[in-house]
This record gives sequence, structure tokens and C-alpha cells, in this order.
Amino acid sequence: MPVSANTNNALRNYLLAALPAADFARIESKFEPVSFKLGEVLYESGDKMDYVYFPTTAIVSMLYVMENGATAEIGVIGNDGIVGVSLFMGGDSTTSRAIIQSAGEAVRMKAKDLKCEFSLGGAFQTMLLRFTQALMTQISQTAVCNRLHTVEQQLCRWLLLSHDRLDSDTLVMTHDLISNMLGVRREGITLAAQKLAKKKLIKSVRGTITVIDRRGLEEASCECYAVVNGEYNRLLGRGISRTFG
Amino acid sequence: MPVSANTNNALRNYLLAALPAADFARIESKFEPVSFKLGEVLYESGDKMDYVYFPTTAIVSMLYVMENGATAEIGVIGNDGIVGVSLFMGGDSTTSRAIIQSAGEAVRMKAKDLKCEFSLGGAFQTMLLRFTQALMTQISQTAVCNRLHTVEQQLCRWLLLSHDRLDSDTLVMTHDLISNMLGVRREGITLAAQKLAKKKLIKSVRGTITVIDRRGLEEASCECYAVVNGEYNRLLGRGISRTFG
DNA sequence: ACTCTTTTGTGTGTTGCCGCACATATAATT
DNA sequence: AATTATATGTGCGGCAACACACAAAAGAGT
Repeated sequence: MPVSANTNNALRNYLLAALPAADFARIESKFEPVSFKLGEVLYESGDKMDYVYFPTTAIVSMLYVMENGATAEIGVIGNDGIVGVSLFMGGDSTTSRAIIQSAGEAVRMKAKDLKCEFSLGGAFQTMLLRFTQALMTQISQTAVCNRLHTVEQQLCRWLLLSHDRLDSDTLVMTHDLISNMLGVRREGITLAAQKLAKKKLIKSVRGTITVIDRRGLEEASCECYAVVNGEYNRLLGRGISRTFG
Repeated sequence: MPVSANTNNALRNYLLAALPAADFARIESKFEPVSFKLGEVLYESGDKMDYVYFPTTAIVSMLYVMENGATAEIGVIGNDGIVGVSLFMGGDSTTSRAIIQSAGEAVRMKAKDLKCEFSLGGAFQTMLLRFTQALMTQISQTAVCNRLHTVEQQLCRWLLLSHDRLDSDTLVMTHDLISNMLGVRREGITLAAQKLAKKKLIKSVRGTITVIDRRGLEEASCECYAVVNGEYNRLLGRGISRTFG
């Protein structure tokens, strides 16, 4: 039987790729490819979720929106995970918005199908739960980082998390958008980016940021990145850090 | 058959109390009562967990400890939940420390028993997963709050979360301990507490803080408390807010 | 070429919290 | 009652990030 383009696509997602062949074979028919542009919203806060998404090349940001419009990112999900954990956790909705941070592809699966598969309790369930714990670690570390670290350190962490989930070294992203993610002023990002550029770690030109010295970025970052990355490795097998890639 | 003291104790935990009688009956023999003093550590970061804990009167704080010794709380768990979600999530450990924030009682259950029960996939599993999602909301909101709100607002939120999980209106807690939780200076808490005392919302005297005007505290708090509380209500049925209690 | 929009750069004053130092007050100990 | 330990109150200089204002640069559309 020929491997469909669909299948190839789905396997770019690490969670799916790590599934035992038998499990993957059972559910692959439920996948449907989808393509997203920068800024598209997958779920709004409180929305009932009809699908879950397994990003393959897209990156999704979990963004909290305050009553006064201020925003702050609580986590980022790429081809390392699944968007919509609340579905199998039993909530059917979250208090945050899921928004495309980097344009690209994903495969989606109907809520009903996912719940059905989850309830079988096999390798798929195990994997989803482990990913959820890794995500919790990321959210926790975001909380800590927000409290204790400078904007420059946080920008490093954020760039590394994004870089890990990208094929390219160049992020299509304005300072303004990053400032919304980190919950700081746009000028703060401009300043921090300038400092990092001066240290030859990145190059920042109108709408794009290019990672030049990844190792240097890791050194300039707070310990938060390493902690999160370590947990992803521990919980999900080989992680997605590009440090040695 | 007489109801044991053990059983009565366990039912003070909302998660357990909300279990269908049949499920509770099956697992109650696995419970073992434990008593904790302020500051006792249930798990250290990275520890393999041998037990999970269902607090009945104790309150547990999930505290992240940085390399340099700085600390920040990422969530608080009382008789509304379970301490040790990583066990059934598949990680067996967390990157945070679980420490007693308010002395009291809990019932504990062996890791193996919990995993066994979880894998049955019934009401118990559903409940544990729903609680985990509520906890994720709390952690997320902590991240947002750390980024966007003042120490005074955060102190309100923190006092409310603690108050909800307490029978009394008086918390046994020094400014210094609170500052470790919120990840700020001790003096910052002293100042914030003074402001709240001036507004007649609390009374702060050497080692204890007493809630005087709960409704006023809610108004002085940021929206974060209400959001978290709303999710606990939604996910776990009646929540534990004492607003109308 | 021209305008218009978006993105980035820069300056000024303000604020909230930090770090440190030290004074005072309230228990606990003897 | 005196001593010690713990907890809280207060002042001062410093800094990171804020709010606001506006200039400069880079693309996009006509």
C-alpha cells in the first residue's frame, strides 16, 4: 500500500511519529491536512473545540488576553505536540487563545475521534498525557520567567523555543508581535533585540529575526529554556532542541 | 458497616467527595491519613514520587526553586485537589517542589495504587484529568499575573486562593514566606499588606494575616482570581470559593 | 515617482520593585 | 527581667520597564 502524502505530512509531527506503527495506522485515516497563515486563530478563549491540531510546520502560540486587551503568552506548541489538550483533559475549552505564530501546516482530527481514541487508553493516550505534562512544565517556567527574568533573557528563551520548532533560522515576526507574546512593550523588544544583535547572536531586520549564534543565545538565556527542554527530552524521548542539529 | 474515621477524613477532599459512591468505596481502603507541619516538603524538584496526596485541611504550594535560590510559586492545592498529578500524567516527577503552606491533614495513596486505578479509566480518571486542567489554568493565570499585575493585586489573589482552601479567616504566614511564594521582596509584601490593612480588607499582625473583608479583597484583586475560580467551578462542579459561604 | 502604511529607532520623564541598611516591635528562652 | 531570635517597619539610591511622543526607515500600492 502506497504511503499517502497525508501520512508523510502527519509524520513530521514528533508525537505522531513516535507512535507505534499499529496505533498510527489505526488513526491516520482520521487526519486532515490544514494550512495556516500568520495570525490565524484556532480557538478563542472559551470556544468549544471541534478539532485538535498536530502542527507539522506551523507554530501555535497559547495567548492569554486580559479584559483590558493586554496579552501574554503562556506556551508555544509546534511539531512537538498537539493543540487542544483541554479536549481530552475534559474541559472542552481553555481560557486562552490559540493563534498561529508562524505560518505553516498541521493535521487536524475531529474532537469526537480524538476522545474516542484517547479513551482506548493505549500508547496514544500515554503520549498525549506525557505531552500535556511537558506543556505544564513550559507554562510553569513561563510563570517563573515572567517573575524573575529580564526582557532580554526572556527574548532569548522565546527565540530558542521558536527556533526549535522551525526548519529555518529566520523567524517571520515583528517586534510588535513578539511584545504581545511576552507581554511587554514593543520598544522593550526593540532594545533587547538590539543588544542581542550587538552581541552577534541574531540579526533583526524589519519583520524578520535570524538566529546567527544559537549556542550564544542559549548562554544569554536564563535557565528556563534548558529546564523546559530537559523535560521535553525526558518525557517525550529525544526532544526538539536544535543545539546539536 | 460503620464509617471509619479514615473515610470521614478523606471526604473532606472535594475531589474524593465528588466521586460516585461505588468508586469511592473501591479505593477508600487505599487511603492513609497523614499530618503535615508548615514548611514540610512533600516532593523535591525531580524526586520520584512514591505517593499522591489528597489534602483535607492542609494547603500545599507548588514552588519553583531557581539555581540561585530565588523561588516562585506556580500553583496552590488544597482540599480541592490532588498533589502529584505528574504520576498519572506519566512523568513520575516535576520540576517544582511541593511544600506545605498551611499545616493540616491529608490522605495519601501509593503511587502504584493510583496508577492502577487511573488506568481503569472510570470516574476517577475523569476527575483527575479535569482537576489537572483546572490546575493548568491556575498555573497559566499565575504566569499572566506575574507579567502584568502589581504586587498588591497579586497578594489579593494569593490571599483569596488560600482563604478558599481554609476553614478559618486567619492564615498563619509571615510576610517573608509570602514573599517567597510570590517571588518578590519581603518588604514588598509588608508594604502591600499595609495598604490592604489601611483599606480594612485584612489585618496583619506578626505571623498571621486575617481576612476581614473578603468581598473587598476580591475587588482589589486582579481578574486572575475570578478567572481561575470560574474554571474550577466549570470543571469540577461547585468550586471552593467562599464568596457566598 | 509618489503617497501611504508598517516597522523600527530614539528621547524624556515616571513608576514599581529591587537591594541594602538599620530601627523597632513582638514573641520565645533563660 | 534580661537576652535572643524572629518579624515587621522605614528610608534611600538604583534600575528595569513603562507611557507617551515623535522621527526615521523600509515596503506596498497607485
